Amino acid sequence: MEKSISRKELISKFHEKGYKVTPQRLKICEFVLSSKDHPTAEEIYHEVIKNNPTISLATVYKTLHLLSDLGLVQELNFAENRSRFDPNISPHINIICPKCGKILDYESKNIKQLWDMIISELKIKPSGQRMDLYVECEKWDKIQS
Amino acid sequence: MEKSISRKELISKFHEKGYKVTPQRLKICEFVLSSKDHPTAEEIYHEVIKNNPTISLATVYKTLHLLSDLGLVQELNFAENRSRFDPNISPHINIICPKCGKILDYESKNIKQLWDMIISELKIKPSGQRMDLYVECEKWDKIQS
DNA sequence: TTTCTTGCAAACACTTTGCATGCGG
DNA sequence: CCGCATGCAAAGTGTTTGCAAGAAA
Repeated sequence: MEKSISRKELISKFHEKGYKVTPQRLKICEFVLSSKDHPTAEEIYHEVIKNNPTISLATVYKTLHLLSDLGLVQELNFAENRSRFDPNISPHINIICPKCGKILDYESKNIKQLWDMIISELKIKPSGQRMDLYVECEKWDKIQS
Repeated sequence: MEKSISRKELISKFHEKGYKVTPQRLKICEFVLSSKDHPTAEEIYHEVIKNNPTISLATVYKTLHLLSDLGLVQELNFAENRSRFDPNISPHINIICPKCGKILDYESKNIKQLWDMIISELKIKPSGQRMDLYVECEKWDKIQS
């Protein structure tokens, strides 16, 4: 839905915060930020190691925290007890299957508008947000996305 | 906000699902279901063991999953990577401090309205929901609750 | 009496950390 | 050349599991 950040922008974000630009970081960021999914650290690791056999899981974790710190991904935790990383940081709904754990991003004008209304009701601008809905994935085809 | 379930109702819910009624389960449920907080398993354990020195952490975990299964609590996972258990299962917002992790429940008419809109838009009634807003707790006093 | 539950300790899974080596600026 | 980043393995943390003993139905 939203264009992911360019490499140039990413690098200048790194510089702003005094982070060094390394090939490992670039590879990991590139993969996560362009993901349409909500990958786990392990999944990211297995993906990036294919073309970069020298990347370690520890570096993946460190880079993900860095991206979190930069506000470029959101760390989402579910009952499965491991973190997933979502590059979609705009207000949206995660539709989650309570049986298999699959996640679908859902966006809608109406919901966004009402959500904004709630936020203005609070008189504070939050630094982030999260909305989850539990719907069995067998019923997902009824949803018009 | 909402009255918590009575002991009698709890016991009949147990019977419905074929779960046995034990003193450990009753103590744990009683504490969790009347909690105004979002306690972790450990916190629940330390609380119930005060009056019931024979309860184990494993039983706390098993009972919490049982309550989850009965739909009486919601398991909430945050970046801290441990589960919290929320007896408030009606649609509400968890206002979370990104610094200290404190959580405040927030309910409002608009939220109920948002909920109704989501259902009509999706054409499906979700089995559960979760809404989080990240707001530093220093600003919480501006929220009218 | 049968079946489920308990408590313990060990096993697990994910994440973080300490440290020597290596690389970016 | 300085200081941060990397990779490895070990440590850490929260949660789950296997099993013998015990309690509920």
